[in-house]
Amino acid sequence: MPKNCNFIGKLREVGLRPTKQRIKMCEVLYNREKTFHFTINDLVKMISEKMNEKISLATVYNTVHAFEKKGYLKEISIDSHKSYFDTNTSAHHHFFDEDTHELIDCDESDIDKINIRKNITGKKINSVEVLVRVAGDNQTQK
Amino acid sequence: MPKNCNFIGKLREVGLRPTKQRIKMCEVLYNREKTFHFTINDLVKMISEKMNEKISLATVYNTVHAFEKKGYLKEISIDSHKSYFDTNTSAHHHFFDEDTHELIDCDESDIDKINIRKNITGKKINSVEVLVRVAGDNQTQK
DNA sequence: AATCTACATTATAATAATTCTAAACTATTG
DNA sequence: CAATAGTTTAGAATTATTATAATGTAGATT
Ligand SMILES: [Mn+2]
Ligand SMILES: [Mn+2]
Ligand SMILES: [Zn+2]
Ligand SMILES: [Zn+2]
Repeated sequence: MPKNCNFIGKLREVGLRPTKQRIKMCEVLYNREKTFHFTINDLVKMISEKMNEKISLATVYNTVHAFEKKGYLKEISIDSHKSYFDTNTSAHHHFFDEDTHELIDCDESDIDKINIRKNITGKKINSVEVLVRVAGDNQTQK
Repeated sequence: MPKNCNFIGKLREVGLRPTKQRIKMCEVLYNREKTFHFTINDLVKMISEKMNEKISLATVYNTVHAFEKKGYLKEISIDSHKSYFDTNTSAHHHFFDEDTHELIDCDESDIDKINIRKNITGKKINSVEVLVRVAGDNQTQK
């Protein structure tokens, strides 16, 4: 979703009612220069900082998953102990900083196109994603 | 760990006491032709099937993480809702079947070497892993 | 072989993340 | 505006995992 777009329209487009809470969440998620990565907890914090009214935790979960299902958010698996979401829903690779637990997007140009030779009968490829784990030279390397 | 190896020795090598439970878990995990992928739940089931005595759930968690820390198991993140472990601890890529929720190992030859152009200051690359999600042509594609 | 002791195991309780429930509320439609 | 279907909410329930503290045991010491 582009910045400052018509959130009400975008929600209607995919059959979601443009409720107060959903519009607020759109603003928090998409009204910014760059896409970003977050956990549900991050998001709850961000919402309560930017708002006077609160959105209940259950609604945040529901809405994040509703947005995910409609293709407005993407879930990223890195750490089995944490769920990350990404407002950048296009296919892209990631660096994961094991010191700070931060996700960093790769550009097109950062990693050459992956060439897959194997083919699994009856199955088609839905996505190909690379995760590059990095850490400081001195630090633990897990 | 190779099949039918000296588990007691292997445990001692890394400073783990060769207790009854750990030896049993080694047998369940490593006495087989091929490496495999499992969840804690799978493993608990496998153990109780192959045994008369039970190993408590807490011990299974503790031991899996102890083995992971010592490099005898690897944790794989695919699905934020499930933790998978791998008895193949070498660097390798995976296919993930979204229909059956099965992990499939890639051979060296299945995916060309990944060339990473970006470099993050002060950080070094710990691992580079590719996950290819596949699903049946007809099925849901997430 | 009996005893010792550090470490491991265990059952259980605790915590954390997420989902369910069912009642109250609200956006849309007519 | 009233009817309706969809949505929000607090709190309970569920699930996965970790912490705790009493008990057990491997390996060392006598
Ligand atoms: Mn999800
Ligand atoms: Mn782990
Ligand atoms: Zn991203
Ligand atoms: Zn594997």
